[in-house]
Amino acid sequence: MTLDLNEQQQIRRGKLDELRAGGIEPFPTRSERSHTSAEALARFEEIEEGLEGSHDPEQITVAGRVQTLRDMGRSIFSHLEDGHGQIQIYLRKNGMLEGDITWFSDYVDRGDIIEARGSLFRTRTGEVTLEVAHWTMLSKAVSPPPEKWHGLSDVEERYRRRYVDLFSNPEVREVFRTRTRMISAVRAFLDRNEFLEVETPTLQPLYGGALARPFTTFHNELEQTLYLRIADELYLKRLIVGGFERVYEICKDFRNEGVDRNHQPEFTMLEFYIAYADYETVMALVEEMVEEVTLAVKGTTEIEFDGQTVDFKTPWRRLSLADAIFEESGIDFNQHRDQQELLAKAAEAGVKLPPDTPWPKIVDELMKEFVRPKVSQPTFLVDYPVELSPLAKRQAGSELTVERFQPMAAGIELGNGYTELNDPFDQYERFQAQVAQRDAGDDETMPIDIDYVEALMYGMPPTGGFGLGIDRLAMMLAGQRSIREVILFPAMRS
RNA sequence: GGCCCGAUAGCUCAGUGGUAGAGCCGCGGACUUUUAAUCCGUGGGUCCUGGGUUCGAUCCCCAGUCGGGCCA
Repeated sequence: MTLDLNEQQQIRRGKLDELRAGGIEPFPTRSERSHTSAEALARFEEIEEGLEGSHDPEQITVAGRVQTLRDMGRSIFSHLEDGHGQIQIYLRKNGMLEGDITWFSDYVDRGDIIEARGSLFRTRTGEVTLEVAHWTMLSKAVSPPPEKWHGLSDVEERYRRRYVDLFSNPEVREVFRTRTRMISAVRAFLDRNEFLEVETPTLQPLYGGALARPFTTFHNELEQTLYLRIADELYLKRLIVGGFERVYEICKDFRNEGVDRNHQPEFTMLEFYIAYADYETVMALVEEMVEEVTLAVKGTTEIEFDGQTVDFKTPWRRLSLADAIFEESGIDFNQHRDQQELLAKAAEAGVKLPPDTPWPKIVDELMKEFVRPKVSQPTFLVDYPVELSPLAKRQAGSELTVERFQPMAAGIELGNGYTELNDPFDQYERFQAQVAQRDAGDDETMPIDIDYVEALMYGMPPTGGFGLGIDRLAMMLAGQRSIREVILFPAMRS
């Protein structure tokens, strides 16, 4: 690889070389910054009254990226941007130390990172500004930044050069601040509710806990195939067997599947488990958590997403999957337990599926087709067919339905939770049913995890659990319709 | 996997079967309180890649690459 510089880069490179030739290091080791932009502005607001229109008697040093440059020959205005905001600086030929003004106009470009020492004052137009006595180059930018008012807008370039996207598009920085505040609020909620945050394996000898294709890798010394986790569920429940009553983990999961605006191969999941609890307890906690997190991040429980106003205020609606599908499509899947029969019903309702589509998958498709797009306000869809949920416990007295829920809002699935299956023999049979489904052509099934069944044989208390798509919730709270907009470096073909 | 859309200067975008356009940007100049500073002059291109049609293709056709959207 060679570094080919375009015309503008060559000119900046030339300035860099000239600075060095003049004895000025364009990438010095350290900065002498005394104030962030925000601190400088706050300082001036504080002392302004006593100044009676004159300059701050003390000199301070600010630093940042040159965002604007208004060169008027004997005076120059510029805005420096740091991680806390912006501050305007003002250079006046008479006010400068000897030689500095020449250096500035000749060698400073937009995008350079510089620091400036001087005194604060308020300009005629009312902006708090640093009048510069001396400035220093901190890092010469060889590549010019994007246009100043459109920023970088080409989405491909924005994702591939996220650093440029971030420094030139303030609203993008805000999206990721929102995401981080959201995760902090989730942690605060769980920590306060006495959950133990834990770490379980990313590299797993057997994948499980979800229906998805895994990434496969190989450990040379162990001489064994390992999988990147598609979920951490089975490990967290082993910890419940181990005696922890409330555990959670926020981690990356990996699924070797399609990429679209709701899916990325690498995404962030929250899972938590509560011993001596069932899915009712969990739902109550989930709605409380999301309400609190939204309030913490947005200052209100209402958000705008995809043209809808969604209010996360508790309590959320509960709606059984069977009722929801029946209401929207007229199909009662419990009356059509036969695969071909349900397939025909689906076709009648306008949903064409391959003839070998497994029965549980047809139910899932009916939900996605008829129910999900209609769910605007936060809703728990509850009580799923057992075939869709091999790790969930049956409802008392029911052979067909498990205690499972999915929270949805604005047509998006936010997560998945259930009363955990703790009968080792039932669990073993469910795993076997998965194998049978795989043999029948379903390519999204779980392998048998005997070690997990053995863990259950030591006894797991009644437990409720939940998994939340962190990226999905971040999308909603940041008002972004694509998951790529809430992942700093989304997967891209190279 | 199928269909549709896009790719032109560092950035944001126009445009055309016959020497490639604007604004920002850069460079040179004027300007000592500007806010997308202003004014004068000027520079910058593998028009995504490879084939084809044509006297001539950035443009039309075919294939591909990357990105986006819709569908499965």
